[in-house]
Amino acid sequence: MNINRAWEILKKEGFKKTDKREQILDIFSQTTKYITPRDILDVMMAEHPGMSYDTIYRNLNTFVELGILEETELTGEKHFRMHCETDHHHHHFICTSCGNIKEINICPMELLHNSIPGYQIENHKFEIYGNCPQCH
Amino acid sequence: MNINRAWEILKKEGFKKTDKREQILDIFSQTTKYITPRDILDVMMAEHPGMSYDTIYRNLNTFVELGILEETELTGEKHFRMHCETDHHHHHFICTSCGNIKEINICPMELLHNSIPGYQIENHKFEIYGNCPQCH
DNA sequence: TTGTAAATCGTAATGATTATTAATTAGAAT
DNA sequence: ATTCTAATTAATAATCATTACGATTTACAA
Repeated sequence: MNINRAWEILKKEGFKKTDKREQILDIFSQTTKYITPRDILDVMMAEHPGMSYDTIYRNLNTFVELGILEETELTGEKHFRMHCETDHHHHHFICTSCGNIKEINICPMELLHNSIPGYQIENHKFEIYGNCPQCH
Repeated sequence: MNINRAWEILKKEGFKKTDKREQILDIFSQTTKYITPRDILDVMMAEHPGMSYDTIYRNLNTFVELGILEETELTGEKHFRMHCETDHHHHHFICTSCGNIKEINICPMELLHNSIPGYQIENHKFEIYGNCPQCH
């Protein structure tokens, strides 16, 4: 997902173009890592000392709802990253050292679907953690 | 995991037998669901009105470290259940209505191991959410 | 340019979890 | 059985992430 696409979505849904949103999207466009609301606050505080947590959380939640960002929980904290542009379903390897992710194009659900009849599957989580080639 | 086995482990590791631990283990032995620290507090408050949150969290963490309980994060909250007795590696279907779990004996990691060379896999999470046959 | 709903700020509230200290208790030693 | 000691607990309070709120500001459409 690039910034232009994100603004297309926001505009279509009637959200306004604010400098805070611009900066948040800018931060996400410059990294492939999962980052925390606090990470974002730290960066934004440099330019806007009176930055509010509320603004960050509110926008992150909006972005997730609109499919602009992806969200996951790592060690009890919310982490966010740009939603992958690839349209095919996939999962992530997440490096616990540097936070970088790698797409995994294997989804175990295909195997699974027929093995638990009577169970209504709504969603699933498949994440692999460890160290990427750069981190060991 | 049954209560006797849990006490074996606790004794072996030098932990004392207290009525609070007994009651916590008792609660877990009576359900197959993932439950929260608050769930436990509510039950225990009935018998011990001066029950402390600290006692629950401390013991839950101890139990997880000793392999007596399993832990997962559901919607931003910690949930616990008895550690499965089956010695083979497996995953869980978790019913988002009643909290019951079903063991899934398919692990996608076998497929995956060779597909991301250079990546050092430390652990993984594979959970399926939805409604069990009783809940739809 | 103006009106208005949306967005933000500043701060406070909430909720989950962890920490602290004094009092209590389990289990070993006497 | 009694005493001793370290483990455990109770009763807070502190911390951390997240959400909520009222007042002010701002984007943008008319």
